[in-house]
This record gives sequence, structure tokens and C-alpha cells, in this order.
Amino acid sequence: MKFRIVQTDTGSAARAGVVSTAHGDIETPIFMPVGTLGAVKAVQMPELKEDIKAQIILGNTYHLYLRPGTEVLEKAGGLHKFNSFDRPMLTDSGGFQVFSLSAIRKLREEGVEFRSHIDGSKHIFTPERVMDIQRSIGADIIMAFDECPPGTSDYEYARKSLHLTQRWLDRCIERFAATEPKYGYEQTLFPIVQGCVYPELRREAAKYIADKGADGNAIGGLAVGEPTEKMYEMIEVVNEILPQDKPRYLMGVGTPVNLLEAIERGVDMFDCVMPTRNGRNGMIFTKNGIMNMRNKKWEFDFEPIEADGASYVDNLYSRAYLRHLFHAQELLAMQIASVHNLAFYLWLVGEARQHILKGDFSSWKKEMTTRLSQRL
RNA sequence: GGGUAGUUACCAGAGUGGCCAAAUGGGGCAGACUGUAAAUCUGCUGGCUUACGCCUACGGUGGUUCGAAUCCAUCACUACCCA
Repeated sequence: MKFRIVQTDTGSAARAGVVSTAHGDIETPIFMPVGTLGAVKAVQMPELKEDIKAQIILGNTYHLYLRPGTEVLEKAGGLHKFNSFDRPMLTDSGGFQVFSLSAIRKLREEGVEFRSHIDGSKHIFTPERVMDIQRSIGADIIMAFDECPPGTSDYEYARKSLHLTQRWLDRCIERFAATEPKYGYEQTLFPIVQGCVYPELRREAAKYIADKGADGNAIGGLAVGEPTEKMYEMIEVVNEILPQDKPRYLMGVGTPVNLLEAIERGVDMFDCVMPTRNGRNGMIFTKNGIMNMRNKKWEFDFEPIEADGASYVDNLYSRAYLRHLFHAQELLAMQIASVHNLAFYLWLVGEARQHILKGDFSSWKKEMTTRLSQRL
């Protein structure tokens, strides 16, 4: 994997670049739709590629390991062949499940013991095992196995957790180096910065990772319960240390405004379930703010979903119709909302890139932030 | 024409003397959701009121009772069965 910076913003840490992988290039800043189980929920691949213009999507190690399992993925020839997405892919390691499934897992030095959320069966995830599984899945970018501690963790827990994540990182790197890709194309391992909301821990983590010389680096453990301002502060602290010439991936973030704030602070890559999950739950993101499509106010609003929206669904369907579909619990409602929201997210990062190239990112961002913060 | 069962909030439907402005489900109205255990979850849903509380309400009317959605009488209506 290679990263080339095309333009650095003059007034901020924002930059426009290109990540090159075996499955093609990614223009940054980029948003990556989340397809945990190998599918971006409610979205067909042609829509994802042609309409949403997704350049890279995510998969999840824990979930894909449980279903369909590595045997199916290997026999399919990897996840790209299995799900028919021939562009770059990234898999998360299961580190987030250490957080989100904390009730059904046990954390140990060796790794994490999960009780399957599907059938309760026991599964041990060690850093080595997670590397092996991600080799079987075959994503272009794979993530180190980390512990994602809650945003409310105290300093002592955060410190211990970080050091565990660092030991696990070394084991990930070792295993990764000792194994070969299974499908004939290169895979790249991203380490993950942790440290909760403690600047000194974040600095330590960033230095530790910078020394590893990875082709890309991730910032994890944010947007997990800490105040948003703390998140921005941590991004700044970390990005002062992470290599300038390598892509920076802010994991699991976030709202449209979060994206712009992070881009301004030098982040290149994002993923988040928000456009898809919130979309399925009736929320539409637009450049003029959010809309709850279930609200009565749209009942007789026959205007397009978003007149100058980025997706074909925006002018094809009216707000009243989409509201009707949500009330009637039609599957189409979730499909329309997901396609719209993802197209909007991809439009937003694409615009950010254009304004970085043009040199007016800061003024554009300021105006957009105001518009995005509205509730329609 | 005869018989039986019933009539409760937007709908369905519990409740058969005080703990009832009245379970539960649906619907409705809002809110939440950030590396997806999520097509999920939470709150509200007679009126006035910040609240206490007051008022109006369980088909109509009249009654019994300290007290009635609940008991009695009567009227109206509905469903089913028999002719």
C-alpha cells in the first residue's frame, strides 16, 4: 500500500491524498461505509459503487469469523470474491467488539474469550488468531487487535489497557510478518492508538506506533462515551506525533461535523455506522442538517428528499413518500435512507477534498459546520 | 318473532364495589443511535397544571352505596344462534 499527499491545506492540518492498494486507489479524505458481515446493510453493490461512489468498505473480523466462517471465505477466494465488491476493503479486528460486547467476553493477557452472541459458544481471539483470520478474509487493510476501552475509563485502567494493546500490537506485527497473503495480493496492517482521554497516554501511544513504521495508522477508542471536545483534543495530540506521510484513520467516527473537524486536524480516513444505522432508524443527513423522516411535519411535503442531493434517490422520491415508507415499515425506506446517507457522506468528504485542493477548506468548513448542525 | 353474549381511551382488549384516568398490544407523537448483538431502543399518548391537584370519562337515563367501569332497573345499539 502506498500513500501520496496531493495537497496540504495552508490554514490547517487537512490534506488531500491518494491511498493505493491492490484493488485500486482511494482519494482521501475518505469515508468508508461499514459492511460488518460483508454487506453494507440495505445497500446493493451496484448502488454502493455507482451511486454512493464508495471507494472502500469495511468488514469485521469477529462477525465474519462467526458467520460465514473462514472456511467459506477461503473457498470463496476471499471476501472480495465472496461479496462481489472489487474495490479496496478494510477489516476491523474485533477490538471494537471487546468494547461493544463487553458483557459476553473475558479479557486476558493472551487475548479475549468471546461467548458468541449468536449461540453462546466460546471463541478465543488472540492477536495471532486475529491476524490469521484477517489473512483468510483478505482485506487490503487489516487492523491490529486492540482493546477499545470505554471513554469513561479512569487513568489507571486506560494506562493498563494501552499497555496491553501495545503488547498485542507487537504480537500482531510479528504474526503478520510471519504469514503470507492467501490470495496473491498485498495486505497492510494498521496499528491503533489508544489512551482514552489522557493526553500523555495518547502521546505515548502515538510515539510507540510511529516507531513501528506502519504504512498507515489508526486512532481508536474515541466516540465511545467521552465528550466531543475531548475527542477533538485527542485527535490533535495524536496527529502531532503520527507520521505526516502516512494515512491516518479515525475509527468509528462519526457525525458529518465530526468528520470535518477531524479532517481539519489531519485525519484521512473514517468509518461509522451512523449513516446506515441511523438511516434505517429514520434519520436523514443533508447538507442543511438532519431530518427525522418519521416526523409528522413531512406528511404532506412532496418536495424531493434533498433537491440537490448526491444520490439518485434524492429526486426520485419525496419526503412524504419516504415518511410513508417508514411508517409502513417498508424495507424500501431503509434502502432509500441508507443510499441517501452514504451518498451524502461520500459527497461530504469529496467536497472536503476539493476545497483542500482549492485552498479554501477552512472557510468552506466553517460554513458547512453551521449548516450541518441544523435540525430540519 | 325468540334466545344468548356484549357495548371500556384512536383501534383491539383486560378489568366485575375503593389500590382505576383504567393492564396489555397496536396505532399515534417525540427522542436516542459514532471501528453494527440495532429494520433497534427509550419516553409520552383524556383536559387544565411545573407540581400538588382539580375536572371530564368505561353506550344513554335513573337508582343502590360512605364509595360504581364494576351491583340493580330501563332504554338504545351490536354480534351470533334458533324460527
